[in-house]
Amino acid sequence: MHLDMDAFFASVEQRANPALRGKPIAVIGSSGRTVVTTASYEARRFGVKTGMNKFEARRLCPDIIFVVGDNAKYVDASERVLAVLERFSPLVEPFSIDEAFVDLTGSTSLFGKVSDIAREIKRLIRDGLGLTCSVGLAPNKLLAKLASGMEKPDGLVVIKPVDVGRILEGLPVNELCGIGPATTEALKAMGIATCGPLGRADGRALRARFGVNGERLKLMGQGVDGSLVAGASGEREAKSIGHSTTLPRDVSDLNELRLVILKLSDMVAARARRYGLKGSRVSLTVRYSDFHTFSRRKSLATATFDAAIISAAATAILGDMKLEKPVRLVGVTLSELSEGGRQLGLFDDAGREALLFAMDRINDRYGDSAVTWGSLVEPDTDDEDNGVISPSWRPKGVRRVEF
DNA sequence: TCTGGGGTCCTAGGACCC
DNA sequence: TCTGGGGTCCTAGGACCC
Repeated sequence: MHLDMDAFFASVEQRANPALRGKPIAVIGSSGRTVVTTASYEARRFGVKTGMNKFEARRLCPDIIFVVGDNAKYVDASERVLAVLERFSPLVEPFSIDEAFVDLTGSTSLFGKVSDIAREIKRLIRDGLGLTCSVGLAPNKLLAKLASGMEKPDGLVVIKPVDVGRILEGLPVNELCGIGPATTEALKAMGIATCGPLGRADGRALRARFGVNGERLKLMGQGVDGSLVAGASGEREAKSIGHSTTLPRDVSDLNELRLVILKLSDMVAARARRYGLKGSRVSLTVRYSDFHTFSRRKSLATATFDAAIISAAATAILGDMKLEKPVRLVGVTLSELSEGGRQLGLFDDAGREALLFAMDRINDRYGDSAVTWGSLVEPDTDDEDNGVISPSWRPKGVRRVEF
């Protein structure tokens, strides 16, 4: 089963505030250059879509109501949804904050037919949370994901093995999860636009063009997918921790960029400590005013969760770059993660780490910037950091993040 | 007042080692 | 008398997902 919440953030806001119900609304971030994170179905009717900027959304739908997103509300709702799913199977794999796969293979002896289970889950979510969702049931994840999107909102679609061929034959390839714009174009150049022909395509030709992925593409065209629902036993470790921000205005001044990098590094480091992880690779991402985006990475001799070290590495990368245009976005990512915990390695500085954890405790208790780095305490850099969480953020599955 | 933010996975090429 | 063949590690960048 694949379950996908309907217009999740927007629906949560409409549930929380009756004045928004039945109205075209869009959940956005707080910064000036924000975009629509989720539009309610009322707004979608006007053509408002995720990723659109406010002006475009307003142009399409003059009566649209913008709501600045509230992460805590979505995290709470997401955890409640997952709790419902976990009543029916131990194998629940969060795919994003508003989607999950559930393996119901072993659930039928306890709970009956899968379609009945799906209906019960939808009922529990509706009654318990006041939210609707769309559910797909199928022999594998690829098809379940496809099915959940076929009758949105409030849908329940079953794809039986016998129907797979008929459903896929004329289906555009980009409807499958995993085939995006670039692959769609490349397939089109080979004369393949729909799944039927993809499933019958020459395996060698696909392999020549797409490498090992070519084999998978052919199988996808046939509706074959052997991947398993990860579930609790296969809980995945986080691979990277990153933050990025689009600046309120484009910036060329290096000192200004260094401050932003320190702030981002601080957020990254704090999160790493909370997860009990250290990372030994630092990446800096830069987006120019013309949207050209690139990144540079640097490996560290030892893994760290210290904002000062992460920031120093990212700043060194910045120093090596020859910036050609004003900068629109900067991002800092920590990867090559390993268990860091509070156990000290041979070369770790115990005093320093105690200080960092003490800062965390103070900030946990008194608010996020109760103690911070001196260079960040300037009148023009204390802006709130309350951008809307990404729908891809995982409440579980990777590791828990508290807000 | 055009175009967010957080991720994963894969590939390709160069450095380096034996 | 042109210049092997493995392997690993590292970096850059792209495709894709929500």
